[in-house]
Amino acid sequence: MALNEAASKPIAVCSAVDLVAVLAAVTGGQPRVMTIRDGAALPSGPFELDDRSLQSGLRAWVERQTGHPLGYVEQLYTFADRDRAAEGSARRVISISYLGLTREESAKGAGNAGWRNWYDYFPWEDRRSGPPAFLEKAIVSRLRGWAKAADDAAKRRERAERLAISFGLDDSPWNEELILQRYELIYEAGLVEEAVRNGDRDTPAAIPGRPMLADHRRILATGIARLRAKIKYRPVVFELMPPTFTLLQLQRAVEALAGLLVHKPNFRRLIEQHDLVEDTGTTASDTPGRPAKLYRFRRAVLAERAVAGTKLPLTRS
Amino acid sequence: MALNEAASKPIAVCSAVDLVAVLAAVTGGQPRVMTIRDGAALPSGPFELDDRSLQSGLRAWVERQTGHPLGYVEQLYTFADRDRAAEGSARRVISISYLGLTREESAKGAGNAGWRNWYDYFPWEDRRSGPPAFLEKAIVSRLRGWAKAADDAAKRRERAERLAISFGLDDSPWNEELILQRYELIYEAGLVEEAVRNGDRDTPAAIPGRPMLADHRRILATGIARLRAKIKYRPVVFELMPPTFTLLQLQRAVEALAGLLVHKPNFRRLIEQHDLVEDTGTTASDTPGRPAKLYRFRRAVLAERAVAGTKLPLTRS
DNA sequence: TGGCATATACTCATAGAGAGTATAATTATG
DNA sequence: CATAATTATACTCTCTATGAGTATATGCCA
Repeated sequence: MALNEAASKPIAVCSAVDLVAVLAAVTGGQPRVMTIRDGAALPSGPFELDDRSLQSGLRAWVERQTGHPLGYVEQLYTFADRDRAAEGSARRVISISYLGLTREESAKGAGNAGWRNWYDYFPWEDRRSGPPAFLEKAIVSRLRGWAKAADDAAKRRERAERLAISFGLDDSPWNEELILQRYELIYEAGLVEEAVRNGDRDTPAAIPGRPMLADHRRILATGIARLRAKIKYRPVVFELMPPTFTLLQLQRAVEALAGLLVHKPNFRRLIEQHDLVEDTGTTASDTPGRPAKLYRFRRAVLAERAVAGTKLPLTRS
Repeated sequence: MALNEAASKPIAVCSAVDLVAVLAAVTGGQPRVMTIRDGAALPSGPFELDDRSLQSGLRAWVERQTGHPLGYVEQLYTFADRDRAAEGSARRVISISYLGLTREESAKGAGNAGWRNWYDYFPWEDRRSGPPAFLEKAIVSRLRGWAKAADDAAKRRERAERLAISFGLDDSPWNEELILQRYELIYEAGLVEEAVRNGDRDTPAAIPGRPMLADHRRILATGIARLRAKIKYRPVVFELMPPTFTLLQLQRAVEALAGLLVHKPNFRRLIEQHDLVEDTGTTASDTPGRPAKLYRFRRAVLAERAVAGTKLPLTRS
């Protein structure tokens, strides 16, 4: 790495650049992600020089694939660590990843492309019916062992602390946004197949959760983390909803993304007091129980409230 | 862009990859950014294949340059739009940008590298003494003209709305985080030298604010925006502070970053009730007025509160 | 000694979030 | 047909955080 002032024009060092998409949807109260290769990889491909921009190319591709406009795209992260490169490749690949939100509906999933429940890859992240039964035995206890196995005391303490914070042990609360930290911990401890295949150690029994090729599962974790954070301060859930929906459907979508249950009365109050939706006048008929009003997203809020608000105690005038 | 499932190993399409750093500090109540080429560019250089990771290389480089550990590094964005490429180059360059926080102190700024007040590049972003005098005449009125000059009515409305939101006109409040949107607007309107040089139109008098080479000013705006957002929910200001400081110095640093004044009593209450600092027992002597207590950052908060909190109305148990 | 400048400590009102309860309108079931 | 089950919707109560402003302490300097 140079970063020196002499060379402003980059020397012709050349890297392969790969685009990777985390494409999310919610269907039937379950979070879904678009995959290829029978669920073993995220959609990806080489970055070609004739695209106008990274985003526009991704958008076009997704719209072709799903037959549906891609409501929201944002760049996630650019990965280039050599120690996480695709299996055995000497060459370094730079992966620029994107998060896209859409609806599953008309998914024409050509070939073996298709939507998967993303908790297939991270079963421990779904706590809608409480912490999964296998969590303590299959994951936490083994991570505790890994933490204790560190060389020196300082490292042991550090690992134990990371473990407690990531998984909400001791007094820490569970924080659904820390999905990437949890995955990294499990990876470092050598408990996922990806780490094993990369030769970090002999094969211990991998923990529950489907692996992916290369570092795609890490990229997926990054995307889920971003989405879980974003639903809290930006009205992005609506990109995943059908044109009209009931408040319970909306709540179920949020719960699917967060992997947690929310308090119904307070959730409704939140939605209403922020004026995020408007009544359509119709009611849903095919649901059990009392029929619910159908709402639609008030798209005007996107313009009105360009971004959340301040947390700084500003002065007037 | 392919993203197709057949090609998972990227074809050997090759791009030049460039690293760019937005390195920030606060000195004497002013926000500073590390530059090279007499302030015309951000530190940058080709990405070399032997770095262990992008971040580690950046970190090493900065520590060599400033003689100071780099407290905080995060990836900003990866730029690759062809229409913003370096002047006249046919070749596409991918720029991976990073935000780093440090202290200016022992800046050994070799050669013509050095720290600059970042408001040299964005004078309209400093509102600590109110909106700058030139804002209305040199910027806003010209942007209004640009908005009115659009082809069709829809586009005119859209431009007027973007203008109002970005610059806090009409009823919108000023939002200091929208620095990138403001720069993009000015750029699109052809009012910055960078846009002029790229040949968008004949040279109108550029507005106040120093230009930079290529798209470095855009990258700087991205960095400032990220920092302005982050100080609100993460204790990152402290990376910019000396080991001990008074609460007023801390406040001045926040104000320098945000370009806005904060309410002193409430600011202190915020810091105290979040337990962000601890008393050192000493007081500052060289300041005017009543001597203030010196505090230090309670680094433990980094571990305790890994991340802010929830905005979702969760259910118990 | 009397400003002047800063530090530090309170007060008061209000908005928002957490938690829980009560009632209404359907369909399914015995 | 009555009743249970299920979902919808409307309130209540409490507490904390935030916005805004005021009052008092402690130094230096002319």
